[in-house]
Amino acid sequence: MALFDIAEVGRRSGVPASTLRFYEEKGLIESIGRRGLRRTFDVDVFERLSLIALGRSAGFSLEEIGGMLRRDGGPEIDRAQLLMKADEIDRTIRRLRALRNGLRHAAACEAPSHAQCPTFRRLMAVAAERARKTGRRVR
Amino acid sequence: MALFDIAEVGRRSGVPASTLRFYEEKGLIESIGRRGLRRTFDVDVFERLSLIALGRSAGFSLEEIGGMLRRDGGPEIDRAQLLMKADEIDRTIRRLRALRNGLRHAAACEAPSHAQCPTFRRLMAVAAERARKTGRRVR
DNA sequence: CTGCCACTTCAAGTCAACTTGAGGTCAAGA
DNA sequence: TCTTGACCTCAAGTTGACTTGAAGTGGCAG
Repeated sequence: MALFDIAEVGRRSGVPASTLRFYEEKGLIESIGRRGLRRTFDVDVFERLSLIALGRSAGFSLEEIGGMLRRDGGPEIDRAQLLMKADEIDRTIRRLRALRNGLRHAAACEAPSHAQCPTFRRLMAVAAERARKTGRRVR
Repeated sequence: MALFDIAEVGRRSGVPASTLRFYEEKGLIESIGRRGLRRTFDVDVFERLSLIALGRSAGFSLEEIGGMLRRDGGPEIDRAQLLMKADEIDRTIRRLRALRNGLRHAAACEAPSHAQCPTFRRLMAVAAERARKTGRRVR
């Protein structure tokens, strides 16, 4: 008995049924058949869902994830793409560190205005630079 | 000439006028006055925009950024909030670091399929776990 | 003084990733 | 057999962060 209905998949994976239907519609997962009207899923779906969760948490869009998954059944993901994503995360981490330092500094700083504080100003300058160059778009 | 109209702010900051109006509506920035109908901004706005850019690039929502920026209420509460935010960022950084390491590993891993690689599997499991517990949300 | 057009407002549109709701079907337990 | 209610479909709604468009206004070059 390696068949699961949508509620069971939801229960085990934590992914709501509505989302599972949505993912199926998008081609990210598939049900292996129907029992009556009801979808029937194979155990495979759980790995698939884990992969999707991983991709999402790494900042990939569903479309990107779909591209990786559909390439050939198994998760034979493009290594270059992984490295690009890793670099992107590195940059995010650097920005987060700057932001965290800025917040800690702001909380501790005695200066009458943050505008007067050199640490804060440097932080600001870096962020402004990046914003001007890259325009919008995060994640 | 320490006053800028919206187009000038846009030109210098790289932020579209529509976005500036939107930010003002949200209370993230403010114009110092009007010249006729037209908004007039102070130099301060650039620092403000830099902060917003920094926050956005670090993955914060406009609402969260608003919370950090607006020092409404007592200054002590404000500091505590900033520190909490900083701690939160620390946790995010740790998670991202693990993720990045995992991605790099997956890219380098010799296993025939990522599904076979234990490191990758662990990553997937963690992501799935997190998804199950927290429901939605990326970052 | 006039006219242009950059600016204004306000409503609506967009995109991703889902969720919700209305109305319908059917497997299974009483 | 009948009832229940979990599942189905399809359309529309939601949220965040903006963008776009229509219609109006007024600063300023000529």
